[in-house]
Amino acid sequence: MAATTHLTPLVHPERDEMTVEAVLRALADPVRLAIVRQLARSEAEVSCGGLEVPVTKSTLTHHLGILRAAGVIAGRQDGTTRFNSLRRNDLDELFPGLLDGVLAARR
Amino acid sequence: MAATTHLTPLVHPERDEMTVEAVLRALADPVRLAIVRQLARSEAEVSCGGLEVPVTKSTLTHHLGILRAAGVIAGRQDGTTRFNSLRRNDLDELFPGLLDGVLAARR
DNA sequence: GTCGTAGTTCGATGGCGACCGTACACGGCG
DNA sequence: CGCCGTGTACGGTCGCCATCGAACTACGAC
Repeated sequence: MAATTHLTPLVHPERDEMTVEAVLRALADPVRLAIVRQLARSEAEVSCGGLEVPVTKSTLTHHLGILRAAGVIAGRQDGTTRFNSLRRNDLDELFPGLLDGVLAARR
Repeated sequence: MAATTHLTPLVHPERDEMTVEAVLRALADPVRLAIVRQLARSEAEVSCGGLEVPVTKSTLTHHLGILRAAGVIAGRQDGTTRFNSLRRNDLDELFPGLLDGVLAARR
């Protein structure tokens, strides 16, 4: 009983639960910004291992959690791999131009 | 000689010295976000004392310094009062849509 | 000159968050 | 079954930053 899978149920905020503050705080870190840029570049989903970041796996998990909690990315579980994607639609709806402005920045 | 005025010469970054990271970090604080919103609302310049923020003067100085160093605001000295304004043009040029997206957020 | 007002600078403190290593839970494959 | 490979959870450390109070400078008015 209780299907012992205590893998976090992977909860994401609804649109109206997202705040610009949380999004800005999520984007205001070089590692997380790199993650967002990679997700934006490759239009498809990217597994955690497919992300190139200069931190260990546990730290990566930490960053992905923050991005997910802010509503910046969505995660989908498939077997043992977790696929991540940008929540472009929701971000553009709530904060039109914000994501594009960030991505437009020269590296 | 040396015109003893050691009031900080109020240096601002040029456009090509501004980074999206610094801007995001500057915006990712509730107090600073409130400052930016107030500057955006009142199209004119606002003195430090005219800003409504829930912190002491010294902390306000600290926040204005960060916003200025990131290139988000400009400061102009006039007597003992310091007038602040949003660098809309520069921000829109470098990160088109970013500022508008932030300001579009529901409070 | 003497206030009062506007804002900065300095030093100290407290809390949050980025980071790591280790241990653990799953799922797939032999 | 045992073993990898993927990723999470936990505990701990360390550094940065938001915050404050107090002392200070600068300007204007009286």
